[in-house]
Amino acid sequence: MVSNIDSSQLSERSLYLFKSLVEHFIEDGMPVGSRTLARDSKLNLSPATIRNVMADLEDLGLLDSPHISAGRVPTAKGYRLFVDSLLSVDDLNSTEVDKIARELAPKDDVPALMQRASSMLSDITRLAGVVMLPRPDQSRLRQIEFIALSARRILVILVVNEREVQNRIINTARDFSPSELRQVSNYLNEIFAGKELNYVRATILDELEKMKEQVNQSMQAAIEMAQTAFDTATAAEPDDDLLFSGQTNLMDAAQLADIDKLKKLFESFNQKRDILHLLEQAINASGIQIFIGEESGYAVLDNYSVVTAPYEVDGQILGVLGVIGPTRMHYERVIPIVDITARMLGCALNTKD
Amino acid sequence: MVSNIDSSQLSERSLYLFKSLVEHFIEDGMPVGSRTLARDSKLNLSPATIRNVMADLEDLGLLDSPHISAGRVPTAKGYRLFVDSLLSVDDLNSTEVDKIARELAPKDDVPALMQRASSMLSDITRLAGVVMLPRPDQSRLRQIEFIALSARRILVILVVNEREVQNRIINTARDFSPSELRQVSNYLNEIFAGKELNYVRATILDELEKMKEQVNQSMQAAIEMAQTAFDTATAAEPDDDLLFSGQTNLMDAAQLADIDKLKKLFESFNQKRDILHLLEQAINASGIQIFIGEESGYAVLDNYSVVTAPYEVDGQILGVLGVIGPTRMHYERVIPIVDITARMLGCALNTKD
DNA sequence: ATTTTGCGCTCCCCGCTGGAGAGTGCTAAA
DNA sequence: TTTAGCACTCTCCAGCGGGGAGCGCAAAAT
Repeated sequence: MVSNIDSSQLSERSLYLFKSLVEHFIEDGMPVGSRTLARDSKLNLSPATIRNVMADLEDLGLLDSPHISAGRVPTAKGYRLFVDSLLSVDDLNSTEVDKIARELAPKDDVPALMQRASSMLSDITRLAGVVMLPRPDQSRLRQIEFIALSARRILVILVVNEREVQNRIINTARDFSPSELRQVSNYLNEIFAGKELNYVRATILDELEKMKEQVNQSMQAAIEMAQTAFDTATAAEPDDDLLFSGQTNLMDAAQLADIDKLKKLFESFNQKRDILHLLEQAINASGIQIFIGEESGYAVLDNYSVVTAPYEVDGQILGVLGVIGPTRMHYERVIPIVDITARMLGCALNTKD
Repeated sequence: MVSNIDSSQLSERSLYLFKSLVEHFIEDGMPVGSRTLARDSKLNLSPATIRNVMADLEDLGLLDSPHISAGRVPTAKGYRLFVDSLLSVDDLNSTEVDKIARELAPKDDVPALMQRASSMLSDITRLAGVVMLPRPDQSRLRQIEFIALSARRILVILVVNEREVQNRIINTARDFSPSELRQVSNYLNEIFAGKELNYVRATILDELEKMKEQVNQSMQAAIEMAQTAFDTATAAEPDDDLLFSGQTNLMDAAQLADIDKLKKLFESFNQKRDILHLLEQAINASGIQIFIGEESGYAVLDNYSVVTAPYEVDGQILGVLGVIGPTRMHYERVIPIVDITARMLGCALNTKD
């Protein structure tokens, strides 16, 4: 990345004008000219003076003009300065806070809660919302159970993290009696309850080896069954970890030229890969994270910004949520909304009973 | 609906020309003029003659002209005639059949199978695919189990229709011992296994009344618990019954004017309501069903057509799948694809073990 | 030294024009 | 019944010109 601009490198006046320009552009999306800025800013300066300032700002890479006689537009670098040093964040409308709080009241269904969080984000911001589900490798096994469906088909149930349930059906090589199943599940629960899923998957082989020595021959098959059960059950569902909503909000301002970019963006939502990578970056840096336009490194996100915040329970980061919209978004509104939604989601997940 | 045209009402020549016109328009999306048609059709007719025919077809409401000197375009009524009487359906490319067969090989996870079917449809047709999941009221309960998570939280597991699993967590008023839970589930399995979920929900109250008389007092609370369990578990998840995919395919040809319509269409995909109603109509009429443009009765589907087919197991219709695209789609290709996908999905669901 | 004024210049946008092309409907002839 | 001829309509595009917004630069003003 090219060197970013520090606000101390610029005169107060330049910063003030730059801020007005960005705000103005965010408001109505048209390149802002010196005349407009002269009229709107409280400083009593002539357009010519402002032109000089703008020329300097353009030299610094903060502004750009679509063509020679067309006002200025902030660059990604410009937005970066704006967001980092000039932004005054809104206080949230209490109606909105209430709405979030109400929607994210703890209910018993974690996936639904996540879905609501995502819809919430997109509804309030009128942009696209995204929620990254808790990483499975941070999940702790709480309980494992087997249910015989028929002769050789067994339903495996994994309860993780208080409220989440996963099931898989596996086909087995031979029949198992209910008591055998109970024996296996008891044993697994005893040694693995409370452990992280990843740890379980990693060490289950060793543990099962030990077990084999202790038990009779007929159990050996059962043990192997349990192993495959666990393997398939913890093989992370790789495409079920991002929840989007409100994508259509992004179609509002789209012009014919944008539509192809928008299509690519939607496709990357479907494939999830790029967005997932981006959110994984965000998960480590705690606190609000803002990716502006091309600086995210993903071509599809050109002209789009992503505002994220991790959500946590007991200081433990579980995942990330955020909002995706045009670089020209109302950051001062979006940021606090993302922030508070993340915190409320954390609370909702925290409530134990 | 205005009276449809029967192919017998028209001369063979008119039909032939009409068919060429529609095919031509489907191919390149431009209004078709008399000259083009004269050149392309095998009949050696002058443009003037063809103009006369076209004027007649326009009077019948089969064609329309965007403006006075701009060739003709099929109306919804025109597509209807085309699809019903003139269409010669393609034989499917065997590579494609193979692909469908491979992707829809029976696996153990029903929701994933459905998802693949939907992706399949959109991939091959390059349009949007949709699959309606089996209606819960046609599901039969196979097995019900309870697992105690903690003192007052119980995980309810419902196995329905061979492979599907639903779980709910409920909070109870008092503690239950594992043996109590086992007793309740044994009883429920005994009387309800194999019954339709709807029937179960409807009669569970009566049955539980009877049960109360037979068992001791401490079980009564357990019974009530079971009842709420079943109530919440069978309360159909109303927004989890349609699977879309490939929506972005619809953005390909979209022009500036279309984009607003497209946004509305996408929104109706998200709300699911309208599409759901439409597919519910399709579920009764067995066989391929085609809704063309405005004739579906839903404003959002103006200029879009929906091609559906029900999928069934043992002659029992489980659900519907289909494709959504512009009225100007390659019906001769789409129809057999939808048809065969529905049949293969039926097969995949049929395989019991 | 900074700010302003003045001026020439660039570029977009909009409306107008005019010609080419595609297509139509109508009428009269084949 | 079909075709040829013809006048007409409408779109599309390119070219032109004026108005407007905006810029940069240089000289004047503060």
